[in-house]
Amino acid sequence: MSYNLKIMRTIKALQKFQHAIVAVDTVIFCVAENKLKILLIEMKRAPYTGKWAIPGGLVMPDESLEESVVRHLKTKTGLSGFYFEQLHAFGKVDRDYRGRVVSVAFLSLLSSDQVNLKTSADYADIKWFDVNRVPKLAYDHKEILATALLRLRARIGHTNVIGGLLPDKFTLSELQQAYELILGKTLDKRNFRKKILATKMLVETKEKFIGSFRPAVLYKFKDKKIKEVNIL
Amino acid sequence: MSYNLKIMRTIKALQKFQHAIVAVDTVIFCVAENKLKILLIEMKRAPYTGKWAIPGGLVMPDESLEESVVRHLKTKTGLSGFYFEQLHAFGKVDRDYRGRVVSVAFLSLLSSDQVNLKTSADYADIKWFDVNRVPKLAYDHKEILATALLRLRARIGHTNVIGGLLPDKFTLSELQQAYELILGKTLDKRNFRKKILATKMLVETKEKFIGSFRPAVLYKFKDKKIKEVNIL
DNA sequence: TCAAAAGTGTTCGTGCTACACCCATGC
DNA sequence: GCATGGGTGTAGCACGAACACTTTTGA
Repeated sequence: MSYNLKIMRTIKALQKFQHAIVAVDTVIFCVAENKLKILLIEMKRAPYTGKWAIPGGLVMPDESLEESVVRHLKTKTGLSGFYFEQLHAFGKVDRDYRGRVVSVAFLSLLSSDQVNLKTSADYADIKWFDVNRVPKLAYDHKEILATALLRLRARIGHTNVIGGLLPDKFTLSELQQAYELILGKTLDKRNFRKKILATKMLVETKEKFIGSFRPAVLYKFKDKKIKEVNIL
Repeated sequence: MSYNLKIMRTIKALQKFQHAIVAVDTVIFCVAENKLKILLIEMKRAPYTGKWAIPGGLVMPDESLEESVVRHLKTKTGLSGFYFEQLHAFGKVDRDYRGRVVSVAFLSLLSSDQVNLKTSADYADIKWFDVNRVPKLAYDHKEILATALLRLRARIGHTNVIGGLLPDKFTLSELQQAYELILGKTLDKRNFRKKILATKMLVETKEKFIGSFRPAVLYKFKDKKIKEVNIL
């Protein structure tokens, strides 16, 4: 596979034309094992061999930014059908050693039941990391991750995006745990339940989650569409 | 001047390399004559002759996105020293007839005492338009403007960005008027003053604005830096 | 019967909304 | 002295924060 080589040749060629080209990168969050996690890939080719990075790639002329996100994630991670939204464009001159690439970063939320990673020949490895324990990242991906975390924290207070992190049906305790992991602080159970139910975003199902202890009512989101709601 | 011709040739050449290139566009708002206004330029060259557009241009490989914004606005409008922040990247495939260009849009606020427009040989005209009466716009600039307006409305409720729209010293009535123009609704004078003063963003100066009627206390922003504050 | 998580209300303080009149000045 | 915008306070209500015990189940 000479995909990376091809990219490097392309970028070199572009230098002649004196213009920046576009890539997309997607910060993918997931809640699992009581942790907020992010998906990273380990790169194979020089000059980034062994470095971890947020998955992404160059944008082709016949695809929109969103189509490019879908294509890269499908081919590099095997994932599809997830929610994502645009985060920010990163355009420092030296952010990629190989040439002038402006990256439009996206923020994506995945429920743990959607996780079904495929490995790719182009990458050494692909893994979930606790957001509090990420390895050294390539390019300016540390900055992108920091921006994504800030955005995520702000968004869950004003929209129903958090639905993307949960399975179809979930208990209020699971939902509260997701909020607590993202916000990095504990919330009062009674106040949380009052506020969440007051938003009318959720509907009670007839089912219950049967664990070792008292069964919990399962809820689902009334509407999968992302909308503005005052929550916290 | 063969600048546009050069761009078209560049874009054509880039098609061969199968990658998208980057531009920046800046939506510049200003309050004047009791209206919220936006700066537009009238284009000269085909295929957009006579169309109005948001000012911007391609990003060079040796400049960051922000540096590119500054350069384009300096050369195209003569403006400098203003506040701006990133808005959104627009990347539909057909947004520019000439080729595949992804535009990173910025939002800028200008105080009327900063306005000192220069005309440029590359453009037919440059003018301020009432945001409620903009002409047909080129590219996808109608969508960019709509996004900028939504963002502006959201931002003035949570940050002190509105300072960018006002002169150094201003009366509370001027500030309230700016809010009303942006939000498109009237606000209660007593409640507005209470809330604004409660944020501690402003400091009273010793000066007064002397008009035909009762003099008004002039205020200024305590801090020019943009920060998060709950306002409305 | 014990361990573990589910579920439930009230009090208090803060902040938002609605609303009307007097003040200082120039003409 | 009058026209014009500048400037001020209060009462009622809704919402957020703090806080502890009972219930249900499996082992």
